[in-house]
Amino acid sequence: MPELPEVETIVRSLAPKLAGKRVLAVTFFAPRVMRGAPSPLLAGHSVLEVTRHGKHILFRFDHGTLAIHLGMTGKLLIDGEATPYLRAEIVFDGLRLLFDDIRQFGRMAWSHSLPENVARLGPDPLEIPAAAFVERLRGKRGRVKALLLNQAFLRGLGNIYVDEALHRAGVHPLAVASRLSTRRALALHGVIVTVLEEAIAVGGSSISDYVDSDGSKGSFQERHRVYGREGLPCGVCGAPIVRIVVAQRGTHFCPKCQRM
DNA sequence: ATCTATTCCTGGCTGC
DNA sequence: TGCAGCCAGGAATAGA
Repeated sequence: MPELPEVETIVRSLAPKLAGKRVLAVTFFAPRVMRGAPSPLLAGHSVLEVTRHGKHILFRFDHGTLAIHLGMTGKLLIDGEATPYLRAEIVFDGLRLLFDDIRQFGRMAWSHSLPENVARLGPDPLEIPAAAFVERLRGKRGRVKALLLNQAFLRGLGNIYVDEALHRAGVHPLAVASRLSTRRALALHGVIVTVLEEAIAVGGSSISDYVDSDGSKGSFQERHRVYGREGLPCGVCGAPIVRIVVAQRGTHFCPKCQRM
């Protein structure tokens, strides 16, 4: 499931290959991908740049922006082999970009400026200054896990990295955000940055289908300390990792290291 | 403002 | 071996 580090990895592998390339043709094999919106007219236009915005991949053209969200199982593959799950194809001058997505949670959005669902996202966790993060947290009365998953609060974190960051910060997932001390909030900001940077450095986490645009897997799953480790010993204190459900998401934490 | 439940989807798992 | 039933979950949406 691509979160910020996986999307960053994909963008880094796509950008040098696609920047400046001209689109020859676009085909949608699954109308669902565009969620009913009319298909963008891209043929003849060139990609100016490929960037990441939260978990979205933005293809900027001279006449608008195509935003791609990979959902749970979406992949963007350059010159990959067609599968039964091929949902869209963009043919460029010299190469083909395939959008493959088993579960079809992925989506594309087109806008002559910036798609609305992309424009309304919160700040990037790697860009927001620590003090601004602490200030943003203040007054939020929801559970910290739910808040960090909320893309309008902070864009790019998903279930894996929220669980991993909370463990590193020693913060219980059910803790009320506004009740975190400034010291804890600062610590949380710090570990969010380091866990994301560490994951980006090793190509993200490949726990199910995730691969980058060359089909390469990441290895950060080998460094997960809580995610997917229910019942296994905490690497810090040895207590068994517990799994509960918070905000309809499987939530993994150490009951000893992460107290309320 | 914040919460919960529901919908989308399908491979992979469990249990019989 | 086969098959039914359930699970995972990001985001949009509805309703409390």
